[in-house]
Amino acid sequence: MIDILADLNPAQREAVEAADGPLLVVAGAGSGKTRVLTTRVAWLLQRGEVAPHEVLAFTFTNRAAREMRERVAGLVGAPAAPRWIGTFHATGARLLRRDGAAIGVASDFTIYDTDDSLRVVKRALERCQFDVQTLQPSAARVLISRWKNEGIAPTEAAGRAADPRERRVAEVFAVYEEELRRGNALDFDDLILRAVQLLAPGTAAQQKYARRFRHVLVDEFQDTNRLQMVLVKSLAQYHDNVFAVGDDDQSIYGWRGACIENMLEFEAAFPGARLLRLEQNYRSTGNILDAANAVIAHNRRRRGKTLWTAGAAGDCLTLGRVFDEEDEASRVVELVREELAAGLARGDVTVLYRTNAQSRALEDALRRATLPYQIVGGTQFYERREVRDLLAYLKLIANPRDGVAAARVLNVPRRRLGETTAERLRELADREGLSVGEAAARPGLLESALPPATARRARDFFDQVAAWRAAQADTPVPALLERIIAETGYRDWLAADDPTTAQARLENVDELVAAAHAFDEASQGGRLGGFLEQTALVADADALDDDQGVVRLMTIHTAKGLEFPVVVLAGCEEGLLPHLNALADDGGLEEERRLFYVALTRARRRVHLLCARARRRAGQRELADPSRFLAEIPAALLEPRDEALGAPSVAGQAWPTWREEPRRIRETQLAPAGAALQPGQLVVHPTLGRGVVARVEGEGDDLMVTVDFPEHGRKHLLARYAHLRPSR
DNA sequence: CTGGTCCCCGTTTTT
DNA sequence: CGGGGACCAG
Repeated sequence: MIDILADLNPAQREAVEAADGPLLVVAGAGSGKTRVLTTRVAWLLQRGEVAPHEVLAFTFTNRAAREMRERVAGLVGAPAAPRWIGTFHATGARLLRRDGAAIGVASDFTIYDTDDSLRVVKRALERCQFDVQTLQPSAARVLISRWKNEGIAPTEAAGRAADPRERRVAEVFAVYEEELRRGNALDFDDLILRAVQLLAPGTAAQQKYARRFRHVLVDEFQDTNRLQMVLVKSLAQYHDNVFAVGDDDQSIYGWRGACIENMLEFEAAFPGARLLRLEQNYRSTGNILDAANAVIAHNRRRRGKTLWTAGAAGDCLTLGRVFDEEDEASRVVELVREELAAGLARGDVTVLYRTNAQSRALEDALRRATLPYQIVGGTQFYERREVRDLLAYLKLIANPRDGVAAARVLNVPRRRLGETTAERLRELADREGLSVGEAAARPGLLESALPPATARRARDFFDQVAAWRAAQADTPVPALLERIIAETGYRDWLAADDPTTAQARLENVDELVAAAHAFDEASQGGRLGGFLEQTALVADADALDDDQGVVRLMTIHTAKGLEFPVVVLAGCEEGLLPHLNALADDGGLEEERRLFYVALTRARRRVHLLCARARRRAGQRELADPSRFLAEIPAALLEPRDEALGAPSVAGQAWPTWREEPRRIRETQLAPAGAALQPGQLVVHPTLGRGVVARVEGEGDDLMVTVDFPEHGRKHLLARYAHLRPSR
């Protein structure tokens, strides 16, 4: 038997060997959190007092679940590894498939993702006859989701509504729930909410599972929400063995309902709970840690801890100020080349950013430089139209009541069953209190509601689906998928529909077929339901290529839990990081700061920070100030050092001068938004050309400049938008 | 019912 | 700049 405790430090060891009872491990970034968690599981099993099926572990992503499963298997052997390791959503789905009948959830329910759910909201809005213009479907969906996460039922929602708009959403909520029920579907929130209902105190299911799971472990505890906490409590009700690991400084999912109080008030939730801290960091250099510590110290709502390392201080963090996002992208290419020259591999460099939209400029530059790269996450594979179409066919086969799937493929490929027909079918179904699929299955019903020729086409469609359904039991998933593609002529349709995108879309179809084959092999002939479950709950971030050969690009959110030798953090600007939309409340700012902290602490050896003076947003070029977080990094840790950042400069003040020799900046340098502008000054405007400043009025954002252009006459320009540069 | 055009929208992060 | 929806003509 291997000594699983051999390489642990005292704090880690204490956590692993902790006695029964609730325990919160506050584990800083890079402190060996995953290691502690996996070793704890192995230790429990190795002592022989706990059987594999008595252990339940929650992770944040499927990737983390897989990793944990593999690592535990490595320690105790595959047969002895627990099977109940998964995300909250996957575990909720699993519990509901098994025992959902007790609360009226059929075992073959469909999972609606955010997009499906939005379609149902739109439909509900229509049924309530609310104007989509005044009540945005997406806003309604967010509110409904929030209510569900607070455990508020549709009947209670009206009472909770803060204004008339919310009262209308409450009405939509009720219809939405009815649509889900009729479609035999659960949305993401339901996977937790219904599991909580299933395991309510005193129920048979709670007796069963809370007794069985003698140990409940939770990873990334700082990002659990209220409902997930309730689920954990239900499951731990009997044995009271909750082993939670998290880092309040890395809580970055508040917008999704993550409740940092779960962590800050752990002892109140679990009386008698113990608390342990892991503060020794094994990942990053001293300088990176010092920078991260200094930044995060500005947050108020935290438990407080300080990471340290026994390792070397390492290199300074670098800061590059660039002209715009294109310049930034070229600088990223240069940085990659420099790292390659320093002996690192392409796969050692990861570029992080705040928003997915930032990836475009970076991709363009990397492609031009012929540097292979991979986007992790982003527009996800399973969100592509063609993939969703084909999955909708499979979903409709697995669950005839799935209304979203039926609506999606009714006329894809085109079979002359357009919106009018779809609407008639929905009306018919509503009248009968059935789903569209059920209504179509009733003899003669289609024919009663549609013109004869249309009814015939609709009948053909539903017959075709029924035939696939009949074949499903003894057709492997990949064969079924191929059959659908062939019999619908899907590939031809794709090619004809839009030749410019055909190739990429066909490749996606192939990739989906490949995924079906992979599933078939991995599950040894698994059922359709299993494949759909996987596609519904597996995110692209889970499919992080272990291929070390390419530069990787991802959002900071996606990077959570990962580590890389070199991190390039792009877009360190006010308005972007911290993001403008997050600044409304100060909790938002703290979460943005945690994002910055997460980004820094992903790096093992080096961090390169980039910030642009101007950035295109919604097609408009806008000036940007350096992120305030940059100024929170001690200057001694930054290279170059004389780039005094101070407080973000206000438009109208001089831009700081930079030692760094700008490459394109010199030619295209923005006018110091005002400072250098004075009557008589020669300036150049991007489109108006050369001119002479006649007058300067106002200040800050309102700084107005009057310029005489020889060819265009006198113009009044707002300095912050005019992009004037001084001319010699 | 389809295919085209136009316009408007908004662009944070994801299980 | 980009996609998605609304609107209109065949």
